[in-house]
Amino acid sequence: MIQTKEIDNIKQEVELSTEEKILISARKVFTKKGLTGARMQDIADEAGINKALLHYYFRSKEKLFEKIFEEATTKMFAKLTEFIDSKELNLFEKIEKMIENQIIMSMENPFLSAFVINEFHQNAEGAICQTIGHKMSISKRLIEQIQEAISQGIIRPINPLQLFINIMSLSIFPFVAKPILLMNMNLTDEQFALLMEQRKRDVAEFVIRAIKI
Amino acid sequence: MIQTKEIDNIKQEVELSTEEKILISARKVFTKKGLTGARMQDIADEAGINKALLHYYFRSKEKLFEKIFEEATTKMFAKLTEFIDSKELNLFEKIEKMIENQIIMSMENPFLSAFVINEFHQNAEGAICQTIGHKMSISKRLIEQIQEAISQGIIRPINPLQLFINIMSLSIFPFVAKPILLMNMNLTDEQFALLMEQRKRDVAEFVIRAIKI
DNA sequence: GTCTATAGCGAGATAGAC
DNA sequence: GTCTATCTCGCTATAGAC
Repeated sequence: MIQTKEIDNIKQEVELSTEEKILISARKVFTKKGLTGARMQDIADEAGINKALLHYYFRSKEKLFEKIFEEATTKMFAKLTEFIDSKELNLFEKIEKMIENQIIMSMENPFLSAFVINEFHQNAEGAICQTIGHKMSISKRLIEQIQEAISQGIIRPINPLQLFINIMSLSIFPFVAKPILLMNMNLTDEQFALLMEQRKRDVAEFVIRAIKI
Repeated sequence: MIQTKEIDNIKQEVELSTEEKILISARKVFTKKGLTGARMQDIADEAGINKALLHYYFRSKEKLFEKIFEEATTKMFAKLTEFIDSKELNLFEKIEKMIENQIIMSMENPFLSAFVINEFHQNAEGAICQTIGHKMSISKRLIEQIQEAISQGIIRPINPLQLFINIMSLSIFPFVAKPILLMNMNLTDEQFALLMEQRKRDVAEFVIRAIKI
């Protein structure tokens, strides 16, 4: 629709197209403040451009939000789904990869999980969540793999759904609840980062100890 | 300031004072939609009264929100803090109680955790969060208890903060991410409730297996 | 205390010059 | 494509009758 790619390639790499600048700013503002909390003015200021340009490129706040939200859900679950569906990894390897990947993703995108979870929470029946929700679903493959491991006596009996929920909880929650945890434990941002670094290894071990026979 | 208590006591118990009706409605609307998403009109409609009355009783949206938010954080952590600080419970009992209590609390107040977490997330530096944040903090008592258990060889070495985060994650996250989990696993509300019922027992066992020597 | 009517302002969206 | 100026509407908040 708007072809700025060609022009940009001629310019210096540091020069971003206006559309890119808007998307970057919108990502920042929407993930931090949510749909209802964000102002178009905030996004324009952040991008160093005028409010009217936002409408020129994306018609409405809703449309811009949809774009950012879809992007966010995709980013949140893309790699995870890969690992969940993998046919090469055994159960323990898969658990390790899921946890490690999810924690790394959250460290790189600190507000992403909280943003997605909150928008789903406030708008679960809304059209946006409905369409996006169908893009992801826990694979039968993982469930079967857990059931196999149980019947083979590799892990103790456990409801596969519970195990899945546990893995997700341990990986994602600390980032979602970060502001409360920081206050609660009286930590600095740096100390928190170190804790999360440690979790990449510790959580997998924790889970595997809990289920291994 | 406004003395309606006396009048209410004379009326039938089913008759609520206007102030109570407002608080009940405000709780429902704010916890579902958040500060920025909620409208005073929504709250008035929910209470079956006029918008102007909200301002008569609580001056402003901010003031009403503060009241609801403070209430919410208190409710979320009140009992938990009791258990954490308890001197009668041994470590395993304490873990069981913390998890069970937190899950029961979330089942009774499905939107509470997500609400509190989200408002902290969007307004962590704000005045409201600052003042409320200081009301709760992880007790040294629990940390020491974990360290003792480690040096006594009752549980394997683990960073006490990580263990605390794990307990909170496993108890709270499922409710915060409920809309996504429902969609992801294709569950009904009833099936979800059963899963959470099961978690009251399973999660404590999961944690204890992970740390017990 | 409770209502109706309305002031006042902020935010999304558009018109039109350049 | 980008800007300034402006329209329009919805929401918080208040004034004032009852």
